[in-house]
Amino acid sequence: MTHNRAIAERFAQMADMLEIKGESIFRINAYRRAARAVEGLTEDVAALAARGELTNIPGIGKATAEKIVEFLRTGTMKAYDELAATLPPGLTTLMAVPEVGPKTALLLYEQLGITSLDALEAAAKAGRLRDLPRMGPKTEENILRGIAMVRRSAARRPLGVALPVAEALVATLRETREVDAIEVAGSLRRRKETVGDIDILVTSRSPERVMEAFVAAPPVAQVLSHGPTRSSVILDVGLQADVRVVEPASYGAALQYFTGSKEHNVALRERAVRRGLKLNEYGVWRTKDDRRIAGRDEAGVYNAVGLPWIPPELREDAGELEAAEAGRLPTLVTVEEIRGDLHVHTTWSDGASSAEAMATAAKALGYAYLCITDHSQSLKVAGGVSVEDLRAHAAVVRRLSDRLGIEVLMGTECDIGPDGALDYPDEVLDDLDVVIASVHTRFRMSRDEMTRRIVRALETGRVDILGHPTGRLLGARDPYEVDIERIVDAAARSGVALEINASPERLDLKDTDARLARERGVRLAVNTDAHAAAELRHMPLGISVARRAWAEAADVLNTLSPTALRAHLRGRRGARRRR
DNA sequence: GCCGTTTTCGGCCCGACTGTTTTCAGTCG
Repeated sequence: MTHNRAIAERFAQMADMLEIKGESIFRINAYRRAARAVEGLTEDVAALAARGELTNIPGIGKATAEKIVEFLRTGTMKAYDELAATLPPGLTTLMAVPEVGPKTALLLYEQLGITSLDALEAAAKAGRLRDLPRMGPKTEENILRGIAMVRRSAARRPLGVALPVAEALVATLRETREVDAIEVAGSLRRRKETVGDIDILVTSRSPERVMEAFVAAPPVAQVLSHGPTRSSVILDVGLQADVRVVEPASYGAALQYFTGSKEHNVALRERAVRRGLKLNEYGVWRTKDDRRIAGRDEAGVYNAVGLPWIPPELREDAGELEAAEAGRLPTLVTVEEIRGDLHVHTTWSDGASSAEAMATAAKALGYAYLCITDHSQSLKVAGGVSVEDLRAHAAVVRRLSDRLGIEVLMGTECDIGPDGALDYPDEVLDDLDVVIASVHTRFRMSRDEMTRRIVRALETGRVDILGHPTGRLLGARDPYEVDIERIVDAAARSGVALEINASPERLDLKDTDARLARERGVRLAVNTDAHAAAELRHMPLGISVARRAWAEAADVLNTLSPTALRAHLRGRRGARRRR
């Protein structure tokens, strides 16, 4: 997938540059669409190019396909370079500031020679923007605020931070009793791994009351706008939150509209137009007589354009409309279908709760099983367990099952050494129910070395699950360099499940990689990696990722019943012994 | 620049808000 990003980035940049130059909006949108198409691919664009299938990708035509081929062959894109040469470098970065679009960016450059955020900030602070046409003190202030927001790490927050904040806000609003229907919309409803703001949609007979309750809610740090049907605030965690009140007759259409994604909505509206319909946030209308035929509920909106309701997690214009049309939408896995957690830590390594406390908490969640997987011997910083202690713990664990009425399995989160070797002898691993293998050291290997290291571990035949496969920490540590396609293929060959680690800091694998794995027949395991009993509750975050990867229950290892899971694990060990 | 069961030419999603105007351009979602 190495080229996809670079090519998508160039197309997106070209769109911005063409927009500044006042090109046709349709040509600009074509580049934007091409950028998204390449970015959203689940395989390396080079493979598609080699098969001559580039123009099969919706949004890629003759011209963009040629540019892709050129880039793959030469590492450059002449059209991009020539276009960039006609504009001062840095100009497109101004467009990242809210309220600065192509027209304003060009104006800022032509009138004041501004091509960087720093220069823009200096000019705004000096009051030099207000004299430009169509600008005043208000705009200047907004631009300064916008620059601050851009600098605040693009202001996106991990799903695990935003979701509880949004849920608390919804609970607060519900208490006003003026609220009829209320739901979170936006990227949060689609469960994207990070969200830029919180969108909440409400129907109410007294909208003003709802708005007053909203702007006065405890987590509100600053009120940006406060109108009768719409208000925006900044919350103490730095996230923006918007609440909109709509008529009940439009609630479904508004929910659909504000859930997005933008790309999904554009595709859906194009579909509506082809059917002689018009779709907006108020409903679905027949073009010929302007009569509304749907809008009250979301399913009705989709039905009106001839589709079944599409789960929010799939709404990325990544094939879901075609699948819906063909009646092949997946039945997405739900958290209720999860029968147990296969990756948790205890006080035996770096966890905060005992094995018994973890098992008790797992039982309270309704799980049928829990697997204890403390760190292996060489990971001293996390209290790695010696072989001797591991055997003693196993004996304790086996007695827990009978006593607590939940099946407690014994496993390990076994370190993968720099050379790909596992951190316990084979016979020790063979005595465990579940072996998770993970990388915790030496992150900065070359891409090829890291890939071979992990593939080698998978090929030992003693690994059941590859833990947090890319090692990323959301907003804190980038994934290590690794060729995820080769890992997926190795996992497919050796029957290893790839983990979706539900820890709010990780969400690793990410959605698109998990989808790739699933499409190649690799099973996913959704685990919390809980280091305390309360963290077992992170499971829904991991399920969100699985759903965004189009996973059904059958794709997820820990939806298996205890019997089926045991049979699966025994089968793997049996195959090994027969070799 | 892309695309096609109305089309290989002529379309391409749509409305609200803001700040600046004095009727609307620009931006956003």
